[in-house]
Amino acid sequence: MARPADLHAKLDLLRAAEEVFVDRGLDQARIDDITSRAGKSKGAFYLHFESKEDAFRQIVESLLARLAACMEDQPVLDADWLRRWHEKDQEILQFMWQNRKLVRLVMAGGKSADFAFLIDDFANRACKQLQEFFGRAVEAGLFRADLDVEIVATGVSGAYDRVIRDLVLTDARPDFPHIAAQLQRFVLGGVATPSSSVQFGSLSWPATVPAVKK
Amino acid sequence: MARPADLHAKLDLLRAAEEVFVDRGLDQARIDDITSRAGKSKGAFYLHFESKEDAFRQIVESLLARLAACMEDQPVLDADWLRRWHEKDQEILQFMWQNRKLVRLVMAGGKSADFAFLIDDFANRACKQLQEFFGRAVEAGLFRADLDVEIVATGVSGAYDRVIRDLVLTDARPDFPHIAAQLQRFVLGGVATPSSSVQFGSLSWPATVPAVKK
Amino acid sequence: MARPADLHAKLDLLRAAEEVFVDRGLDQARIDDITSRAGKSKGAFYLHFESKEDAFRQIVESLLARLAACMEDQPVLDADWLRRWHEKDQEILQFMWQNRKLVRLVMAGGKSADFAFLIDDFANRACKQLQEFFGRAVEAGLFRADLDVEIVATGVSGAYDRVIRDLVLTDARPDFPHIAAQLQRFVLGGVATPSSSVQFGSLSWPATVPAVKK
Amino acid sequence: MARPADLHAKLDLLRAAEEVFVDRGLDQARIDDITSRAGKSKGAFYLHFESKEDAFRQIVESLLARLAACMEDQPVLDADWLRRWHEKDQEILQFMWQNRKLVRLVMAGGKSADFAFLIDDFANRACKQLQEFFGRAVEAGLFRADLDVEIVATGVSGAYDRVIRDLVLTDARPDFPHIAAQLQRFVLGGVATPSSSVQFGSLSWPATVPAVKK
DNA sequence: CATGAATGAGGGTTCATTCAT
DNA sequence: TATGAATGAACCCTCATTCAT
Repeated sequence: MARPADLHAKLDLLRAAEEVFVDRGLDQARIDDITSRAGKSKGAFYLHFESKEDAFRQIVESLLARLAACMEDQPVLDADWLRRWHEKDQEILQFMWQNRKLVRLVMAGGKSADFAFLIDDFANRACKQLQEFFGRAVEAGLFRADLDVEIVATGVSGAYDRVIRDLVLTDARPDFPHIAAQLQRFVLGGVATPSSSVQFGSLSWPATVPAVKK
Repeated sequence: MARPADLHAKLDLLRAAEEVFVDRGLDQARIDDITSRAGKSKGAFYLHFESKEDAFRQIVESLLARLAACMEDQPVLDADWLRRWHEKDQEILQFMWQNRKLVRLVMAGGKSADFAFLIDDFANRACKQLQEFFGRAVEAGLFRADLDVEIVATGVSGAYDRVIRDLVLTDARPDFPHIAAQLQRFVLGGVATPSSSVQFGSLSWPATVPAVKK
Repeated sequence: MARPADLHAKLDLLRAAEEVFVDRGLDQARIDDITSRAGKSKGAFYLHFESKEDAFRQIVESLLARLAACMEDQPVLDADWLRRWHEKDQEILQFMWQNRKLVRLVMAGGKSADFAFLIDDFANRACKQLQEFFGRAVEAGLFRADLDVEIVATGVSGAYDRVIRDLVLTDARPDFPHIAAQLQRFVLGGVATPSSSVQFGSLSWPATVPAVKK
Repeated sequence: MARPADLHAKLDLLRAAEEVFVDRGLDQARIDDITSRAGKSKGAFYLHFESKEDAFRQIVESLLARLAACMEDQPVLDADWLRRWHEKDQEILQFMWQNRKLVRLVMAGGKSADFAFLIDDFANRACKQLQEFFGRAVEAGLFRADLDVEIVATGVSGAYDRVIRDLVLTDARPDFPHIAAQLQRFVLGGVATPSSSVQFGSLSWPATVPAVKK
């Protein structure tokens, strides 16, 4: 038999590559950094990957695939939808935090020019999914009829995005239920007190606010 | 004494550098690309900039300075605060859109490993400012007392961030007042209909939602 | 003004490249060998050539162009053709010897797999030209009617080829008129004495020679 | 004891190596190409050969040994020499054509810098043998006394060389007796018609042709 | 003997920066 | 000040060879 394949080799290299990519970005990462960190030879790298970009792609696609699996099922607006939304959010936040190094990397688009589309594509798909859901919620009378679904769904996905960006920066386990609840409540009811809300509404706001002219 | 020829050369180079950086990112941008686009020599580039990174820094700092000027004054919670918030938002959206190429670049962290901190720093400062404002609004009884200011302000800044990221992708002039109004109303009152909101509230939601255990 | 182009740079590099290619062949030649021999930097090489292969091509094409110029005019079968053939041969032999290093290189096909076609193509063209000339000489009754022009012209071009291969190996100036005369006489009249020739002919040779069976 | 499995493996590798060397030349041939074509492992290759060059040497030496065996016996100038020459030539042409792939390879010097000497050495030895024979033929009065044996023997070996180079390019079985006869007749009697030959001779040609001065 | 994963030196090429004019 | 040819360090990738099984 041949020298047996080091079954850990590819995993070691992926782990090391992930770290180096996170530290330095795709362009600035050197194969030498990766292989020496993995305790492997340069040749070993090319045994498992076509190129530096290939390694990066494999890492990112793996993350996005797992993430998509986490997010794929369309929410249903049944009686229990709020609770399930809440739980789903917790799951997603938890997944992100557990993969925080990688998520940081991907959220930065690999810190390279050619891979920003990865996160953009993903964010766009997530946003589209949210818009679709918002549309159904408006039709069901659950969400305001005057909602510009495109803008607000974009805003909501941005809110999640930013909170997650913060989340993945800390190594201390965050309070997922609390964060999910705050986000959910914020998205549903906004920041204002109910009385203020009512008041703002009665002012037929913001229709009377004149536009700033260019 | 400023020499006009000089300034013109530097401006040409800055403009060209901005374009190339936007197209290719910091790491992938070549000095040759910049100088040939500017119709200048490579020597000229190094007369005005210490290095490629220096040129990038100057470009970004200039944008952030102008942006900070746009955002610096602390909002006051007087009778007219909603209208002024609305107008300020329109100004910011407009500024971002007018500088959309550059904003795209900076929001991508220069597409390099070493400059992501620029946008992160800026986002953090903006977020801190927002948190501070939210705190005051809670104290004033305008915003809900149960708001976790840190989380929600982060979410709100993320919402703006994402909407702006979308904004700067289009060359067609967006409807700033509409976008600003939608955002403001969303942030203040959320997405749910008032009746739903009340209903959700009466369920003492989401306090009773059990946390997802890891 | 810019630092002025070193007008000798490309020539120095070509000369050095020629030497290194001759010594080591295309594949084994290292850019470092070439540039250090030329007293130039590696970058200088890529200032003048696309790649190692490009430099090789330029060197070879230059030689072949000059050689083709030497051989291009079709010989005319007038009263003086023998003398002009003789003189032309001397010129060609001389040209080859003067460029002996390069000719050695090209005759070895660059000692690489991908450029053998260069010399093959050239040899084929030369051979075709010779066949055409032989055909006319046969029609004019100057050459034997039983000549298989294709085979014999190939043989003749091979004879010249080999003599030239020998020629370019020596640094001592060869006796061109003598060599040209010997070749010409050999080609015209062969090696046998006239009396033998007649004798061979009378034996209706070689028609009666039985073929070796496979 | 020879182990059949072994010998088979080595033969497979030699065959594959021959093919790869023919296709790509020594430098560009990859051990992987050879072993995968042979259906063997890389390790197996190094069980049988010291190095890539060693394999190449073995292949070439085997061919040259067989070829030398074909050419070794000195021709005797007895009454039947012409017929034996003719037959010998047919044998050689046939051998070359049957080993045409390998012959192509060797004639290209392995398409590498370091093995051109192989074919050169062989050609030189063949040429020396021919010169020696020509010398004897001149002494015997069969060949012209004014023959510069060194030059003309070189030319003749070149003629054979080139014809053989053409021969090994075709996969259609050539007409060996015809080719051998054409070559022999050309070498003995040249290309010119007997009448022309006599005429050229009476002009005391080419002694009166003036040399081209450098 | 056979395997083929692992090794790592080697070299072609790029491009930020320098500097002679 | 302006130019752009020249520089050479840096780095990705290849592939001949080794060796653990």
